Amino acid sequence: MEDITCIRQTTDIPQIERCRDRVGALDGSFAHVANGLEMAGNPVRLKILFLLSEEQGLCVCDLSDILGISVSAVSQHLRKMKDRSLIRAAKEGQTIYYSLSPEYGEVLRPFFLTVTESEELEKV
Amino acid sequence: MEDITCIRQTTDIPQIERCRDRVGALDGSFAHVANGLEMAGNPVRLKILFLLSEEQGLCVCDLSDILGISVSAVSQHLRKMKDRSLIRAAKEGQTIYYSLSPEYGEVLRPFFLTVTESEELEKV
DNA sequence: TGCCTATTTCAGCATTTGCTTAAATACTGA
DNA sequence: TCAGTATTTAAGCAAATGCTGAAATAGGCA
Repeated sequence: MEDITCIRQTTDIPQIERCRDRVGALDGSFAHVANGLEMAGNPVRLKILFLLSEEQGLCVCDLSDILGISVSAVSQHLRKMKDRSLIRAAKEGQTIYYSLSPEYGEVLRPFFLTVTESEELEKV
Repeated sequence: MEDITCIRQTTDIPQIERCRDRVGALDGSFAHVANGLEMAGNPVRLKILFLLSEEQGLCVCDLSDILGISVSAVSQHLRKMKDRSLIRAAKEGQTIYYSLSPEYGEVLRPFFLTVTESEELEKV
């Protein structure tokens, strides 16, 4: 147990210790959730996730054309998201089609709604 | 309008152009939402947001003690989140207490639930 | 006034990120 | 088999991130 350096008179020591224990116990869980959120926290990846939620049958090459960045860059983003199981790959002939994994689709829906809401606002 | 480099026979050109227009029109909105998600995508900041959602009356110094990083590091995280209005500051005497802004509290609730769910799992 | 205390800002750093180009894989179909 | 296509991986680089320790700022209180 480390020292408490916060020495103001009103410091609530039990509160600090309680919080420290609680956050410490959930440490792995925070890392896991943050890891997922980090993926959606990049504008390019957020666009990819959004596109996969709206369209079927998009491959690396399509996404590269849509987003205006290299195929390689898209592939690297897709790999990260696949590793963290935000998306899935399905091979069909030579091309690999990506799709949003259902659980993340559910979690991300409110954020996609926020994005599209601005469509209305921008019309004004 | 840039060229389409995806030249496989089955490429759905109208789909690509439609997506490009759609994503292009919402570009600023994606940037904004990603900007917020990026904040919660860092484990230290996610912990701070979680703590602010569960506890009242936490200052920089408390958070530093709880998380085991320097006051300076916490302050820099808080500033980022305040700039993006995820959190609010309220001065009381000499100390500044931080709190989660209500709208983000709402948005983040499901993620906090995911974090605390692991408490149950780890008991097994 | 002047000393504390709480907090922020600055400077510097090691690490990570995201991109590009080029090379490597993997697979298809003539 | 082999040329062509789709995709991934590797190497390298500029920029961003997150931390530390020190200095600066701001305000409270004797």
